[in-house]
Amino acid sequence: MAVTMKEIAEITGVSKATVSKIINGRDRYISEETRKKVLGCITQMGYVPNAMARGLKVKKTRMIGFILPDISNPFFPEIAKGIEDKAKKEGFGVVICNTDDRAEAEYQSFQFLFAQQVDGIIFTRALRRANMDKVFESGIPIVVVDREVNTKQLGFGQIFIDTRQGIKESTNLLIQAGCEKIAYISAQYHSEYDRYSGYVEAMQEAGRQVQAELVYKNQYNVDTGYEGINKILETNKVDGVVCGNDLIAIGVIRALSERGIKIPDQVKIMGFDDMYFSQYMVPPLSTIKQPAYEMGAQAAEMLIDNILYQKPLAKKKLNFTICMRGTV
Amino acid sequence: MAVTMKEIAEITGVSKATVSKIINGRDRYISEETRKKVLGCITQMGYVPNAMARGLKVKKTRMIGFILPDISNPFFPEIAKGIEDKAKKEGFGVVICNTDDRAEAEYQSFQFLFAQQVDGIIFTRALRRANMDKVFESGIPIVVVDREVNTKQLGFGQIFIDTRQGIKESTNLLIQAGCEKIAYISAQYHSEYDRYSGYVEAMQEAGRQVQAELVYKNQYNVDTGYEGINKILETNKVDGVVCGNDLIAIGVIRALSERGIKIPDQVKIMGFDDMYFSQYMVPPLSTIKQPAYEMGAQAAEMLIDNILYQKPLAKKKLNFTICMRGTV
DNA sequence: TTAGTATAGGTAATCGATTGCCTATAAATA
DNA sequence: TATTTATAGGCAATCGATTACCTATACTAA
Repeated sequence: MAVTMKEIAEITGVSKATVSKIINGRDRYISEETRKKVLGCITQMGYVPNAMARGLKVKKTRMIGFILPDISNPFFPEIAKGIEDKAKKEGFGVVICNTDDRAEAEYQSFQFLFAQQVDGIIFTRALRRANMDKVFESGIPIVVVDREVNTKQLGFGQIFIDTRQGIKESTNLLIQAGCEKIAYISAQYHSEYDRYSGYVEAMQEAGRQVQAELVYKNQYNVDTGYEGINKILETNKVDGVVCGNDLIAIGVIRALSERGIKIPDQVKIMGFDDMYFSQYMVPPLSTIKQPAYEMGAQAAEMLIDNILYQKPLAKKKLNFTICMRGTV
Repeated sequence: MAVTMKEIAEITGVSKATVSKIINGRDRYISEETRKKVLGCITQMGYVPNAMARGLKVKKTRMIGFILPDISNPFFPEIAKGIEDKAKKEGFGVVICNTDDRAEAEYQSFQFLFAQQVDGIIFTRALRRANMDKVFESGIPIVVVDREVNTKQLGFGQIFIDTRQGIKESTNLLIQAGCEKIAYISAQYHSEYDRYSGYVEAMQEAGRQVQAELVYKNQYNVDTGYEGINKILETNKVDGVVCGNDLIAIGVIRALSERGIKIPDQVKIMGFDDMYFSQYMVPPLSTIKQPAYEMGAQAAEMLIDNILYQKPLAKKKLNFTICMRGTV
């Protein structure tokens, strides 16, 4: 169906080799005349080289994969944008795989990306250690974004922020603001561990006790915030809420406003991530900003530098920022 | 680097053909013994068939492309999710290309997807007619999502809602709610035309005049809403705002709340799209809901049915829903 | 006994682009 | 004039999987 290199060669009366050389800029020994003729034919026929055939031969596809847990959580598209922008600049395409936070889908995504022979993979939210080792053995460069992975396994890169410290400061901010009963609402994934320990540490260092009934964990979405705070308020009073991400905070704000509870006067709220419209919430959300776009961009840069120039993959820590706005 | 079919064949002492047949289920004339042996070797070696080699030979890649204008607008990830879910069910992968609403990037995305030999493409936000024709000539099945494309060109599918009617009803709702001075804030893309005419029609049918100084168009994002309403309020008073999408509405709400203007008492606001957390805004946003997930799912279904069973691509109109919440 | 057929699996061409190596001419140098 | 060398471009193997077609054996039916 599509035009092939062979056809271009036949029409212009040269060999496939010549066409290939022209396309790939190995045209040192190609006359200007043939070059023009071939290039003209290519645009005229709308010829686009078959990336599969090329990939098969040169074993480089100029594609990188990005595995994310939930594309409807705006934090991840922001990372994706960072990745895409960087990738596009280097002539790489990005294949995005959504896993819905299911380990099985994560595994399938890897299989799929391997099959597609992507040159590298960026992924967020780690599998359990066991599965990860298997994946890292594949030899394909991998950069993990969004959390520190504790594994001896080397040979993969990391872009992360200290989420434990982030949540710790978030909690401290609430403590300093005078909150007495501070709830914690978040998700329950593997990646949650760091966050929760930040909360626990902050509480303990302030001499507070962590009360199980003030903790609710489900998923990183709005519903969790909404359900969580309602559940907690059934049996408890709170005057501060540490949220595992901004979506949860939105749910909390919604539930509180339905109950006529004033924010931040009666209850103070800290989010996490800083989705780009969190600042536009009413009241604007106080949160810990993860530099999502930057994380994506740096991950892509590290990965592509490794693919193209064998620069080693590294561990790179980016800083979070505290954004105090209207909810604390 | 990666294990190949040839290696599997050598290890198990059969031919490549046999391995291939087993993988693809053409194992009618394969003994249970060999089948087990080969399958065992495959899992043990972690063999994943090279999708490029297969794609090159069978001219089917089981990949579809999705071109979207702005991945950080939550409306599109929602569509993407609908596409992905459907696609995954049928064993298709999805390549997402973000264009930042730049026509050039849109064109490049098509080129890229052609090169990748995707089996079909779903895209939102149309190029100008001229460029589209070129693309449709490629022979690859295409489904356009999100707006009606007026072109004689056949052979591509459409999933759309009547955005003109949607905005018209949105405007009428404001008129019925007693608004006298109704502003319109939206984007200025090609795809905007329908929306704006909905506003104009509603105004005219109600005997109102469209005042240019109450109209602001820039982009479908929060900033546009924020800037737009502030600009308008410099010289005018308004008591109703029709927004081109929910992000714009969020920006408007923010700006108004900064000015201490009460919503909906002093100004009423209608959004458009219904992003999944719009209902959680404070006050919850009244909006016209586009069934984003459903649009994605149906687009993918139509496309895959065409790819797999040559079912013709059709024009399909989905219905919007009016969601009256707290801003009108 | 022999032709026919079901079973099991192998051979080799093919998909489209790349690339090391070869040929042929022209120009430069000895 | 003879020999390099630069220029221009072609040949054919190759990447990994698929598949039409072929071979060989075992079993059936006539």
